[in-house]
Amino acid sequence: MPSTILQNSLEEHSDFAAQDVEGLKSLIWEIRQVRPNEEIVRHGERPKGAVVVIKGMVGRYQNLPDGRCQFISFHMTGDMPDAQSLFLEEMDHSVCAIGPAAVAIVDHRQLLRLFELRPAVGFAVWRETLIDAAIFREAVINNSARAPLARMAHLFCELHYRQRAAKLVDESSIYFPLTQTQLGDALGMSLVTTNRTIQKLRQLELIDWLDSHIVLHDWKGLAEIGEFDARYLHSKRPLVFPR
Amino acid sequence: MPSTILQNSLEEHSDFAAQDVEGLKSLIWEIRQVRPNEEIVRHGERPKGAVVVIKGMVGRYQNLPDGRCQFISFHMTGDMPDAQSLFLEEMDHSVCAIGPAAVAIVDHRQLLRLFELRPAVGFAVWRETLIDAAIFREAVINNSARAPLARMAHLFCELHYRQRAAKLVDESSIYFPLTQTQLGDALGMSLVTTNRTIQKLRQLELIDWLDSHIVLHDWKGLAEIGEFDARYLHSKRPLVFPR
DNA sequence: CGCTTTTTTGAAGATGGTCAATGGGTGTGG
DNA sequence: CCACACCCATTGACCATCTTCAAAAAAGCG
Repeated sequence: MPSTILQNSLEEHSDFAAQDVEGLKSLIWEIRQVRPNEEIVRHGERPKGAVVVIKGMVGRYQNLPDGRCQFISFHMTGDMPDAQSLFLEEMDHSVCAIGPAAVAIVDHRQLLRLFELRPAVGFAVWRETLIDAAIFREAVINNSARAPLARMAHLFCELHYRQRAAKLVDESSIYFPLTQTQLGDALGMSLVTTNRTIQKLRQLELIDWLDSHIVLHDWKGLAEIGEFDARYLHSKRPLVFPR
Repeated sequence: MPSTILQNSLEEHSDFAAQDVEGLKSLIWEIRQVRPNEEIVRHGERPKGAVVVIKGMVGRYQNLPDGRCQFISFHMTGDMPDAQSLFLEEMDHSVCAIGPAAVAIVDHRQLLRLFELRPAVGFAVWRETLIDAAIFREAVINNSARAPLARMAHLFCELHYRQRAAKLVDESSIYFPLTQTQLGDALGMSLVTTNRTIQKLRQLELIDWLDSHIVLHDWKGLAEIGEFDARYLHSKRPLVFPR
């Protein structure tokens, strides 16, 4: 099951030969259920395996000296949130579950052996880590150069796009189990500003937020406000948004 | 010469067999001199080759809809600022020279063939792109969660550390050919704030800035203000800073 | 039902952005 | 060689925005 999830996710961007798929299927996984807020990998650790998200959402973050927390990215079914640990020994951030989640862990050596045997699999995972980096670049831009409203709109657009591409949600919603505090910690803004920005998006009838789900009433409007241009996500088959 | 520069840079983090080095030496490069501000790769382009910085500094950035510009990262001798283009066809940002610079360009197919032949070379470049991503993560944190003074101090520490690790500068300086406007565009702050923040760092006798060089008077003080912890750069042999 | 967590609101204060003007330095052309 | 133009750095002042502090309301949970 974890292999299939990883395969589907990688095939979103890469093409495999039959033997590549076989190699993936031969991987041995350990499944782990995690509760909201539970740490999956800790800053400073040297993991021996790599994580694939099976269910739910996980976040990467760093604790700051003054007790605050900065979220760096969010990950959903099929993502490998700590793929970099394959080549960078020590974690430079932590990974935790946002809502309740399930992850699968595969031993690094097993994966590396597969990469040598089937370079295409390595290239696919590499590609995945490069898209990861593209998402970070966009986060730098988003959090450095956009005002709160645009910043939040952009994040919602990104998560929706990625979840839709992964076939996890319908055309008008995001699975979003964060608290407002966590959302603020991702966007680099205070809880109060976060709350008021959400209200503004609601007043503009762009979104609703209930029950760990954000409902998008007006994708196009949201994308415009957030200056969202999906090309940085490097989809092989870009999603189209009618209306 | 470009191959040697790339090799030295990669060997900072990875170990090669003799044949790996031979493979690197066999690469054919095209050299290009660039003036300050000259674009090297353009957002939206589909480069057929990858860039290695030979001399000087280059920056990655994106132009924003309102005419501003957000710098994402800076790169020095030995860096591959657009390695992601090996697997992500379309550029999601631009690359330009900061001061006068020289770059070498190597055809993608040539490199990919080498990766299949000598996986260790591919892994080394992969590792390089992962450190790149780690730098982006830190930039997200820096620009989202730190106040101007800390933010600027952190950037200076990072650049100094990387330049020292690459043996490009002495123990107390940074090659820094940016204008204040560009520095502000990197840190997500206005020109005025940028200028006043520099002055504060000067008043605190932490730095001087003249002639495209920043002089560090007090590395430890700067690192403390910037909350700089070099571990995210994943050096194989961490630099030590006396005093 | 009581306790905790999360969301919401109000108000005051700090900080950074914008606007506008000045000065220094460099390069060019007359 | 000087005048002019341009770019970059610097300064002052005002204003908008965001943060902080504080508290209340609402929601979730055992």
